[in-house]
Amino acid sequence: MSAVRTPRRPVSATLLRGNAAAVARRLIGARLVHHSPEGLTVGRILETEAYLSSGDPACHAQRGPTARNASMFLAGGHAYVYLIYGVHQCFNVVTGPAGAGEAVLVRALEPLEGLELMRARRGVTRDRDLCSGPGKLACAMGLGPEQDGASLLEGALLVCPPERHWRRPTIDVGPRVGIAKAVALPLRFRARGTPWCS
DNA sequence: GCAGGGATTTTCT
DNA sequence: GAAAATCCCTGCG
Repeated sequence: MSAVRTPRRPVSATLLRGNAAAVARRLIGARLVHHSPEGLTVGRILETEAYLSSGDPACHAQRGPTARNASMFLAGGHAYVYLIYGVHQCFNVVTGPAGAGEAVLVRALEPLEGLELMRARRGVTRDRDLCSGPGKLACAMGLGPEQDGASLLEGALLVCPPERHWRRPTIDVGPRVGIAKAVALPLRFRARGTPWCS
């Protein structure tokens, strides 16, 4: 095993800004880095879902800003973290532009660094269960209300490019999960052939 | 291994 | 009052 190097440089702002479906596809392979007070955790994004600002009744922004979804209307490159079912946190990458209300839900990560901290936060036995779902990865990465509205291009929480040697997998496209409206839209993106997805 | 239900906040009807 | 971008535990095969 070669030593793991913690990524330091975030992706360019343009990668996180634009049509949410395009950003959702581009995010596959990128690394999510969180320097929390408890320690460092890093995970590779392997599954995403796009939520569009128009023509998408499943999108939280569809009915305008509220106290909960306010950060979804920030410019691309910010985090939108919200509580679902009164229990779990869901982490999104806002894709902007400011005022649009468009974002990408991150659904699964491959744990790369800080696995001991992730296990402690999650309390599970199998590493496959650490980040294989939106609520799971938010817990493992220590993401909550404090990260809602935070920049992903500077600070403690960063989206960084894949390693140069990382080989891009085939990306499967399909319907989104857990929604009742606009179920058929092909806005879910998944890396093929990994054990880390939901 | 799989189906069923509970937890608990925000929002809308 | 009910559903929601979910997860986990229980009971049963």
